[in-house]
Amino acid sequence: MMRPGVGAGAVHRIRRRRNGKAAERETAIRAAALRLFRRKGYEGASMQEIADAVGLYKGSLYYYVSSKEELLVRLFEGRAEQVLGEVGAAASGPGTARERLRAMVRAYVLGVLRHLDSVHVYLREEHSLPPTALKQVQREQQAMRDHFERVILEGTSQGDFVERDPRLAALALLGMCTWVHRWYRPRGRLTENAIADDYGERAVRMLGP
Amino acid sequence: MMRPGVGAGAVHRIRRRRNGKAAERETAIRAAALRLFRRKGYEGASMQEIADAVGLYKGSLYYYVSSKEELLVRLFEGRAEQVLGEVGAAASGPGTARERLRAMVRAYVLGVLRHLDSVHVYLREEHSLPPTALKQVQREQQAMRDHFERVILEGTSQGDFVERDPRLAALALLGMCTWVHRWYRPRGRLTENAIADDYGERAVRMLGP
DNA sequence: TACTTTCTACCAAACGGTTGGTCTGATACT
DNA sequence: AGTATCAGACCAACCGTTTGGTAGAAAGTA
Repeated sequence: MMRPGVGAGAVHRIRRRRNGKAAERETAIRAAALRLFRRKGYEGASMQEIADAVGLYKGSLYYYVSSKEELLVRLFEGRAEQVLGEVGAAASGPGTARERLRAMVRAYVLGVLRHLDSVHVYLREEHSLPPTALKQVQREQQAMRDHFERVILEGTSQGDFVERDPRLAALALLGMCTWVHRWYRPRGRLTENAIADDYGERAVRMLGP
Repeated sequence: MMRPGVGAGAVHRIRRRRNGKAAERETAIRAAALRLFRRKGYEGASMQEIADAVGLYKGSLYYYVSSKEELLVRLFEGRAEQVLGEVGAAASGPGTARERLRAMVRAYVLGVLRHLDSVHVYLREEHSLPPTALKQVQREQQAMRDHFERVILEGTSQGDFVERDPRLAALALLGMCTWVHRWYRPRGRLTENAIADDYGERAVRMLGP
């Protein structure tokens, strides 16, 4: 693939953010890309298919997006920060460590369940990201792990939990929670809230004395 | 892409299994493919790269493999069955439900840790598999879940566990265990056995009274 | 043993197709 | 006049795959 210099291809810098119609199209393109990237993978989906999905010619796509890679990167913007914020708030909120952990797990699981497509692509396409975007993703994941680790550590020193290895506990917890994206089906047996509540309970049970 | 009929492309059916040299090459090709599929994804890795990795022209690859897709499918042959067998044995073995579950988790986690590349590709490239291979994968995953669900159910009725939703418990457990493939680094802080033991303990704690 | 045939493993090149990306000139609507 | 898009040609790069050929080992034959 041609990899033009840093600023190249940015002829479209003209884009004004004020116009509402253009912003609509842009989100439609992102939505279509997200759906296709989930179903066929980033490499497996073509710009042609994305264009078809939004009813544009593929050339017209480049009026909104400067490259396929940029499109992928933009899909992640802000998504993780949101959940990270909610989990962080729960971690720093009031209540015992046990209560806070429960709230954190709830927030995290709900975050996963409410953005299934994003989570799928986020987790599968790490290796398609340019280095800087990849670093960002890794920072976010580390921040999430740190939140959990900290609360687990607090809970241990306060007697809420009995835990020899808070780091490992955080990883186990995050695995359990993240994995819901692989089996959850909307309109299935369990609602999002039911799963989130159950997992919160399960988490404190795994750590509790 | 041209999708020839079922048996097409099998011109190489001549291949005799006796020759040791050819078998060596074949495993080398599979190993290279596995490594590349993990690093760049199935669609992202090219036959050219695989050929380069084993020191062949990409055309020569087709002396050993009838298509890229077949190469992917063959990578999975037998892998899951092995772990499935070990977990099944632990599930049907002697001991209390608590002891058996511990052994199952241990076996499963070790299976994941010892085949990191396979697990990565196995989990990421589901959507690249042809329908029959996909069905096989789904059957295997269901069988694994059933093993856990059954032992959890037994343990609950015998008082070993307190669990309202064995199905959900199995999914939570499997998520926790499967996820180790995302963070484990060989020669890291923890050995494979340490992780497997810890997770076994964690599992019975999550379910136990 | 010497000669011939067959088969294996691979080369080297080409094939048809698709890809991401660019460009152009026209055009409808605001 | 500016924005958003059409319609389509075009490109170099790369894709998975096929083909025809061939060096050399193996096997068969004398």
